[in-house]
Amino acid sequence: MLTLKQISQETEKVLKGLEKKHFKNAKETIEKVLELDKARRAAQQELDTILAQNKQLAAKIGQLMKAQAVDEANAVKEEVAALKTKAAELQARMDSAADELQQVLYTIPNIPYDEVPEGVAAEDNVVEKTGGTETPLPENALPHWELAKKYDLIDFDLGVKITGAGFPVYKGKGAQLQRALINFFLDEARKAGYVEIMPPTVVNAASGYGTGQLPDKEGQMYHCGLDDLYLIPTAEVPVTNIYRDVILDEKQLPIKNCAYTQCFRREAGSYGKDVRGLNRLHEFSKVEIVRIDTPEHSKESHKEMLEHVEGLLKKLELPYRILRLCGGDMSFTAALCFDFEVYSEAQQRWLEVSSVSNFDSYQANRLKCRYRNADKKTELCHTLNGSALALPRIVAALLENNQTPEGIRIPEALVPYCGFEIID
RNA sequence: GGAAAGAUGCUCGAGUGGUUGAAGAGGCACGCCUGGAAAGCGUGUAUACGUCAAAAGCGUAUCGGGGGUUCGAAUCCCCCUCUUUCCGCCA
Repeated sequence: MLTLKQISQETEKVLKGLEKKHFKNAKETIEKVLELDKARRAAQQELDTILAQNKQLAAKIGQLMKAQAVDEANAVKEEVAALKTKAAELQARMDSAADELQQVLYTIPNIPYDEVPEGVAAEDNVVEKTGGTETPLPENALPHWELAKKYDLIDFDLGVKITGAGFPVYKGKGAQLQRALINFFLDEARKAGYVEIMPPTVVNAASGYGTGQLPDKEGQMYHCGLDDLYLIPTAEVPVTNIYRDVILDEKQLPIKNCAYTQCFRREAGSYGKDVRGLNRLHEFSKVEIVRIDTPEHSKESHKEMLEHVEGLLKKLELPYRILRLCGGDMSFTAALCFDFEVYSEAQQRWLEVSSVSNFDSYQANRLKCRYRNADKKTELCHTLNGSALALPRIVAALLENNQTPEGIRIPEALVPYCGFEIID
C-alpha cells in the first residue's frame, strides 16, 4: 500500500497517479485518508500526554507505598482514576481511526511511474519491441490441443475426470517436456545469479495480505477452509513473504531469488472462448524470479529482469513481443509493468507468458520489508518480480510453432533437458 | 486424535507486580592497544508512532496475539495462535 508520507507530502502526484490508473473516487478517498490520519494523530497526542501523567503518578504511588504513606497514596489513586477513563476513551478513538485508515489504504492501488503510458485497457498497451523468428505454418497447421492429442502429450479429459476442467494430465514426452522446461528455466535463473528457493505451495492469510492477494483477490485463490490456508497463485507469494517483517542490510541487496512452483488460480468468471487447451488453466507450472532492492537500484534491476526473460524466449526460438502496460491495464500493486507475449502461429494470436513488474515500495510497505541504509536509517525496500517463465502457453507455442510433417521439433537449447529432439 | 511443556531483544538466557526497553553472556560495529592480527580494554548495538522544517532531544507503545485484574504487569487471570516433546495413526 501507499505510505502516509507519500499521500500527505505528495498529494497531487498521488492523485494524478491514481487518475492514470483509473481509480474511482481518488479525491474523496485521499481526503478521507488525510482526515483519518489527522484524527489519529490528534488522539495520540492527547493520549500520550495523559499516559505520561499516569505513569508518573503510578511511580509516585509506588514510592508512597514503600514509605508506608497509605493515605497519601490513596489520594493519588483517585487522581489516576479520572485520567484512566479519559485514556480509555482516547485509546478507542485512536484505534478506530487507525483501523479505518488501514482499511481505506488497502483499497488504494499503487501509482504508476511517469513512463507508464495513459490508457484504459489492453488495447492501449504500447508495443516496445518485437523479436524472434516467425515461422509461417502450412494451411493444415493444428492448434496445440489437437497436437497434444495427436502425439498423446496432454490429456485434458483425463484431468476433468480426476479433478475438473483446467487441470490437464501431461503424459510421456508431454510430461518430460514440462520437466525439461522447469529445469531449463531454473538453470538459466541460477546462471543469472538467482538463488533457488523451494517454498511451500500453501500459505497462511498473513502471507496473502503481505503480497496483496488479500483482501483484493480473495475469490481468486483456492482456500483450504479447515486449516484456513490458501493455495498459492504464484511463487511470488511465499518467496516475497520470506522478507516480511524483515530489516535487511543494504549490503545484502539486491536479493535475487527464483522458484519453481505449481500455481493455482480459480480464474472465477473467466470462462469463455480464450480458455481452450493450455491457454488458461487452474493449475500450472511456473518459474518466478523475485528481487528485493534499494529504491535507487530498482529500475536497473527491472531492466535486468526484462533482459533475462527476453533471453529465455530467444533461446526457445519463439517469436515474441514486449508490451509496456498502460495505467489502466496494470495490476493493482504495480508501478511499472511489462508483459511478454509469444505468437502462436496456429491460433494466430499473442499469448501472454510473462509479466515483469516493479512494485516500488507498495508491496514492501505491506510486508514491512525494510533495509538499513548507509546512514543506518531504515527505509522501505523495493520489490520486483516476473515470470521466467510460465509453462502452459510456452508449451502451446512450442507445439504449434514447431510442428513439422515429421513431428514437433524441440528447440536446441531444450534438447539436453528433454533428451529427445523431436516429438513424433 | 490424546498428553505435556514452552513462546522474552541479532542469538542464547535471567527475570513471578513498582525508574525493566528489559540483568548476564555471545555476536556485531566503532575506538584504544599492535608492525599486523589475536587477546585485552572501552563504547555502542530494537521497532513503530507522536512532537520538530529536519536532526538531536523528548513523549507514548511494544517481552507470541487479543482481552481482563491493578494506582502500577514481561511477571497474576481468561481466550486465541504457534512451536517443541511423548503416545497413537500414517505417505
